[in-house]
Amino acid sequence: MKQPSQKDLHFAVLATDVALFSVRDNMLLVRLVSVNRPPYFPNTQGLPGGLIDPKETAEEAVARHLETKAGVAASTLYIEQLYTFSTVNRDPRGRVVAVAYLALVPWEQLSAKQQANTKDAWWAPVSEARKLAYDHDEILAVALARLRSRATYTTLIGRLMPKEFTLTELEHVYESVIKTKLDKRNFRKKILKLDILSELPRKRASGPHRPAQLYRFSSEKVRDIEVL
Amino acid sequence: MKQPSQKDLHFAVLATDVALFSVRDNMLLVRLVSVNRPPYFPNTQGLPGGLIDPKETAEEAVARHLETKAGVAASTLYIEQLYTFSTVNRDPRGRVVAVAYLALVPWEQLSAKQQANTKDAWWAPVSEARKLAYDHDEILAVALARLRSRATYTTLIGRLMPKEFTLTELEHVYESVIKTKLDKRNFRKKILKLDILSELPRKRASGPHRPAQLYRFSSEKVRDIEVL
DNA sequence: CCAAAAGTGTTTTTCCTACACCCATGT
DNA sequence: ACATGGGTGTAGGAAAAACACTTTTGG
Repeated sequence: MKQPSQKDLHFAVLATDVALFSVRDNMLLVRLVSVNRPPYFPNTQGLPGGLIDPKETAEEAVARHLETKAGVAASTLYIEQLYTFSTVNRDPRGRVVAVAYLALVPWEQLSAKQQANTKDAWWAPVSEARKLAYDHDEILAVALARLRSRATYTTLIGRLMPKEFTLTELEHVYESVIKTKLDKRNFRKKILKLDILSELPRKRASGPHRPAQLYRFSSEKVRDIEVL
Repeated sequence: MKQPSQKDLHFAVLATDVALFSVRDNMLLVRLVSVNRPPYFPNTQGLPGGLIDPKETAEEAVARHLETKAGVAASTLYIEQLYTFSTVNRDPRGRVVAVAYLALVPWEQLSAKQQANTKDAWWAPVSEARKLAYDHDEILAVALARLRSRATYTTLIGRLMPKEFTLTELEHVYESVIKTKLDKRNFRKKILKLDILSELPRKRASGPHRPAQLYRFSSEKVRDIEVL
């Protein structure tokens, strides 16, 4: 581990960490990577991330590290800045300030390879993502709080949905994000009144029951409109 | 201007900038400081700020710079992180990443010296704070948007109020922050129902009219409760 | 014909909005 | 007595919450 030189006095190592979420089978998942940095963090797990280069913005660094470490193409993602963590000893090896990001991706938009779990990167239910390296437990907690909060007053949830979905599927994703059971009739009335969905000219049959009407979000934009 | 060395490859200069607001005479004010950095920013103005030292958090740096450059004691302030600005060329002299903060202080809690305007630091109505150095116009715009947004669904406004105030004063501060005229009767009903104020056992007489009941915020904490 | 999820309406209660006059005081 | 800001109530409309049965399909 290197000693700080005089030159470093006003410099710090700048990094990004990303809480990347997706939803599969009504379960909220977060992308984790293996971390093996003895002696402090041998053989453990953490959020994907890495250093910010001098010639790139924090956003560009996030995209780069997601592609190389988490195996996810940034172009399909929604990314927003979360919080900057600057506690002096958050990395025991030296001063590292992390600009953390919240990212979302629809499960169906991931390739089979991206959906798969390897020993280097995998999807974990958020309820099981604990004991992370560095201060990643805290970063994840902040990311979850932000996701849950913004899901209630923006159209952020749209970035977790596939292109086409049923109202029941949308309701389930809401329920898994905000951890609350919703009333089917009231949910449908509210979400349709918001005028953010478009009815598609087809239905999906998926079992021994009535086929469900398909919808899509009218806009890709995340709007700040009261929901729920 | 210095050339980047190999050593700097993963390092950046880290700084903080602060949008510090207060309210005087129902006018929202922001603290500005003089900036004189030729050739890019000769004889202009900007938000207070400065570098983050390797041994301090961003929050500690904010407090330090507010005291030395803006002449305001950090202990009386409310400070929350706003956003991190990492555009590569936001400072033409070199790579500087800024962790920006939003800060609030009740006007009455400032000393006469802190209230005073000098050539180095002064209070300006937000409507007149334009043409700032660096990307401080953008930082100020983000800070104002955040302040206005959070004022509507948190008790943030409490950090702009003196210890004791009348409901009319509180209403005026709301109006100056969100730039909207409110209905006196509805405002009083709503704010009292929220149960965040405590009625004090005294009134304030201030002219040829009925004295006004004094209140205080029951808690110093900024809570996330629907208001307005 | 049975099981399973899709889809639909009404009533009750709560909250929001609009709006105008009397009260207590200082001069 | 008058001018000034402090203080109060109600009615109508909109939105939220609670709640159960019918429809369409596959097997």
